[in-house]
Amino acid sequence: MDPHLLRTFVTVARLASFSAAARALGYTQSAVSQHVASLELDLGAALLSRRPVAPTAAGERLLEHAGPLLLRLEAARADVVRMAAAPAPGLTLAATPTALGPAVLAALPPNGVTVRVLAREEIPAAVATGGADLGLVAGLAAPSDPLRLPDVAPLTTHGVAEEPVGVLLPAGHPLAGRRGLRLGDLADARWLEAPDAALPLDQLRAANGGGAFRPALRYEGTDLHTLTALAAAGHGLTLLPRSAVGAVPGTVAVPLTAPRVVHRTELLHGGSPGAAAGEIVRKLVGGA
Amino acid sequence: MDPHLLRTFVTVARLASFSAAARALGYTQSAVSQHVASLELDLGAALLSRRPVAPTAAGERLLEHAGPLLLRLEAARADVVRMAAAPAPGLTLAATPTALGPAVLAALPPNGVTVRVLAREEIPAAVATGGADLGLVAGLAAPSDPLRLPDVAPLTTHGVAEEPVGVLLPAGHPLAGRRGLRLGDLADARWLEAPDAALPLDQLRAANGGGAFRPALRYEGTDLHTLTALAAAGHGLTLLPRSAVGAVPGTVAVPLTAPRVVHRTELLHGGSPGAAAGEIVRKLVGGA
DNA sequence: ACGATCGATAAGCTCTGCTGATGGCGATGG
DNA sequence: CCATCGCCATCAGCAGAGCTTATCGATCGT
Repeated sequence: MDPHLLRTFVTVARLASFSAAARALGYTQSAVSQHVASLELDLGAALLSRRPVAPTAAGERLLEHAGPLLLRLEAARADVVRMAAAPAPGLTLAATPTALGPAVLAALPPNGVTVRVLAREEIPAAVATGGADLGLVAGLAAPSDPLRLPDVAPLTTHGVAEEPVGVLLPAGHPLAGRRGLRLGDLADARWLEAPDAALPLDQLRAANGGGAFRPALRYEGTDLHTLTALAAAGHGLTLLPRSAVGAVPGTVAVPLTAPRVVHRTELLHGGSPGAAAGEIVRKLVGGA
Repeated sequence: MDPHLLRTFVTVARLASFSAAARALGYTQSAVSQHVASLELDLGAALLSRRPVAPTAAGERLLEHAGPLLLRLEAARADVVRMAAAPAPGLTLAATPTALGPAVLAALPPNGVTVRVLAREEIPAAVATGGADLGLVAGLAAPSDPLRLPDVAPLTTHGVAEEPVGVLLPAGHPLAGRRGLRLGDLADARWLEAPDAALPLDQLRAANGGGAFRPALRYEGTDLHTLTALAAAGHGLTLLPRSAVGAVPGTVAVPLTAPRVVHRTELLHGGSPGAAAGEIVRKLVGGA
């Protein structure tokens, strides 16, 4: 189970071709063929069906393992190398769009910071591999409960903010006049599916304990402004933290009253944040 | 970052000796020395201080990564190999002691089952590496909340049982007459620290939001009978599911009224449970 | 002060793991 | 229906990775 073999295996599976994988990895086709053969011999099972090239059941299973495994390996490597190398000058922060609330923005130093907006699942990977010094992930959770994050490496997490959530409705919506809304009442409404910008709909289903939450329009960007514009235009509802739905023209934000969930933001960092990163951690987390 | 090198590195660090690690791994001392040197060259940092042999800061960090990494690798390997190999006849179940509640016991087939009681953290590893077909982990959680388990591999979890928890008190205890108890009122009592048999005390601290929960006696076994005997003898309190504290002579079980937590049992299994395992999963999980 | 032990280093050998060439097989097109 | 092309498997050959044996300097205990 040499990681090299694993890497060529996943490349072959992804490209569905031995030759293409060889080109991509800088090997000859022969070497790739031997890699896969050696893996199959080692595991005692066929991993790929040839002609056309497609993973077998065992191969599919190995693929599920291989991704996280290689990611963790890279993370471990990057983490240790980073300790030894000279600390890079700037400070990079990876965050989901709604994680950049007022509390976070106030804690940032005046200069030298790079902010990188990424999809939810990419944040732990970025922090673990050193692509970012700090990560900020937002999600829906019961009050004071931690978020569930994939653990690619031993990272430290701290809750930094909890905000009530509101439903963003176009101004003319029948429910726009309400004082509060229950999530269950909205299960059959049309929703915006914006997994990288807002909260993914399956988090809503989980919080509500089921429900349809039909996606009416899928938005794959990370831009909140576009998302609110889509909501204003009536393409669907979306759930956002209160601080983000303050004054969006053409919309009304109605607080969510049930279930009792909050928009929780968590800060994550590796074992030894640099000086600048440590400063921010202290500011955001407080005395903890 | 060859896993072999990683393995020798952790062995050297564990044994604090190059020569001893060489003996343990079946290499010569020279080979071990070269392994470590090659790792250090690759990562560009000293990992071990020699004479005496102890990990450096970077080495400590690498050690944190190495354990889960090697475990995951072994899990991946075992998982794929298992798919190909002939299914073993029996069925092995790994469980924490309190996870074997009445609901679980009723679902077991009459014969061919091996039950193995393990510490909490070992269960996911056992299931992932094929040491067990199914795992049962019990822990404290808010009602209907999932437990937090370490993810060594892509495993599937299902909640199978939730029970109220009770505090086990010796018969003569001042609080033994109460109808219910609040966890906060017991923070300063003497507790049994039995991480492998009952719930670890830090879970109590987490559930209570702090508190001392001083360990008076530490019990490292997994035997519930011994644990209840210790509790009866007044060596400390312990928290157990109601079904486990029914009629322990010399003790009184008082329900816990606050915070609202339950003793939750979760079933976990790999991607493709065998026929017998699948049967149990269906019985325990129901229609889900 | 001396012997024992430990880790680093050098030299040599073996076998892994790569390349380049060739062959079988299936798909495509005239 | 056959020629051609592209794909993957296999073979032979070679460079180097990786192990062992041998030896040295340093450290510790007696």
